[in-house]
Amino acid sequence: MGVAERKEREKEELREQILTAAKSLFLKKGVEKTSIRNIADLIEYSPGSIYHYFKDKDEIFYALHQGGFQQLMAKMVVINDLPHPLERLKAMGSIYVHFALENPDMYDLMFIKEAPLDHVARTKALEWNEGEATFKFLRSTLRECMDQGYFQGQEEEALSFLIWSTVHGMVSLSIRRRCEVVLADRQDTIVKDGLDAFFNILDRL
Amino acid sequence: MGVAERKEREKEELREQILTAAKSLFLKKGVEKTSIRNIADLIEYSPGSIYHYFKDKDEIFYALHQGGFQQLMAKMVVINDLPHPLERLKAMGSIYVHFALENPDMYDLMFIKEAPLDHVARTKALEWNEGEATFKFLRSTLRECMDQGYFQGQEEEALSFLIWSTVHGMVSLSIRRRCEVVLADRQDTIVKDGLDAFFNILDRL
DNA sequence: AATATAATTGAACAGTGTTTAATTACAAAA
DNA sequence: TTTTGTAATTAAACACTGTTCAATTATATT
Repeated sequence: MGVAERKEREKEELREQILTAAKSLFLKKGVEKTSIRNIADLIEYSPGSIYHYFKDKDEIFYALHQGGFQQLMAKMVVINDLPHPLERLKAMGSIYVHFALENPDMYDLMFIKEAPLDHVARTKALEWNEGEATFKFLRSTLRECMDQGYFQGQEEEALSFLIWSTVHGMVSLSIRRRCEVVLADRQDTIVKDGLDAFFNILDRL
Repeated sequence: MGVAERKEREKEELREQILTAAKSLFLKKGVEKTSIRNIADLIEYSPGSIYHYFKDKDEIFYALHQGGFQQLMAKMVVINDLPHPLERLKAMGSIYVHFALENPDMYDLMFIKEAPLDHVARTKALEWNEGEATFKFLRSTLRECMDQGYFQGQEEEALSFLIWSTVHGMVSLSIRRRCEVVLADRQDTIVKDGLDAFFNILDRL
């Protein structure tokens, strides 16, 4: 009687195969330049098959995008060892920046590209749990800092957004290559230096 | 004998027509979803014609992208009226953010999309004069602030990058719609509030 | 062995960017 | 005015894209 279960398992396996193939192609050639036919060729199925597992190309994109947040969150948990909330906040920033620079294509998928949130918008905007969880984690850490007297006269939500924006700004300018011309001589250190300057400012507040 | 000049003028006019049509379509439908055939239809020429004026779609994109910087710089010059350098710095931030939110598609072209700098990379990375000029303007303003004793213990270049990243981060998260879910209740004020918090921090340094 | 169901396919549709051979327009020379 | 040469314009073609769908194949149940 376990035949339905086996079929379910096989279906899940092929779904996973599609995602693996799509991921490797997306990260290698970019989302736009990867076609459904490319993915189909790699897993040796016909293009039409893919549409039995995913509604459209965006749904594949979105499924991968979720995995990225799990990766990021997994790296974040180590900060729980740090007793001081401001140290935790800074560690979060470091982890965020390192994740982005080590996985620029995944970061691009998660925070820069427009497709995934068009998908979210279509599915009634209730699905970006991953992004929400990450932001809430930042907010609660900042809350603890403020409870200990840091950042007085500031408002938690706006300041959280500002901090997120700062690290996002640095890595996204770097990933989308706006530093290459403007900061040609220190391309590869500017994000680290910017982050240090940021931590310096946080310490002084 | 002015026939060559007239022909030159007519050629330039058609080039301008293509750019105007492309701009209106890019801003209305997005770059990706605007086809060469769409542009050709709008100016009532054949698709092939366009390739006598522009090497490819990217070259059209890049030509428009240059115009955006001229717009932004034109708005920036008004800050020269402000005598205090820190006020000038903050005014630059406001102008930058307002420009981005009022012309999100143009901002997208200039600072978020990947295409224009791929073009720059191909043309040996020496062409992003526009972006460079804008950044130099920020640096010189920050220099003046530091000369008057602000931001002590910071390094000019890294801090310039950090400031640019902060405003870029806020507007790009907004433009690429990462606030909608995470900050649903104050979507339309969060960038302004974030900017105020930023100015508040700058004042305290 | 026949039937029902689910998975898979290939062909088709309407679109894309780009190239090119052929055509048209038009100023200069005969 | 007619011919010639050149530059602008075009239609057609190429190789692709995402997506749909009728037809086929495979497989489990009766």
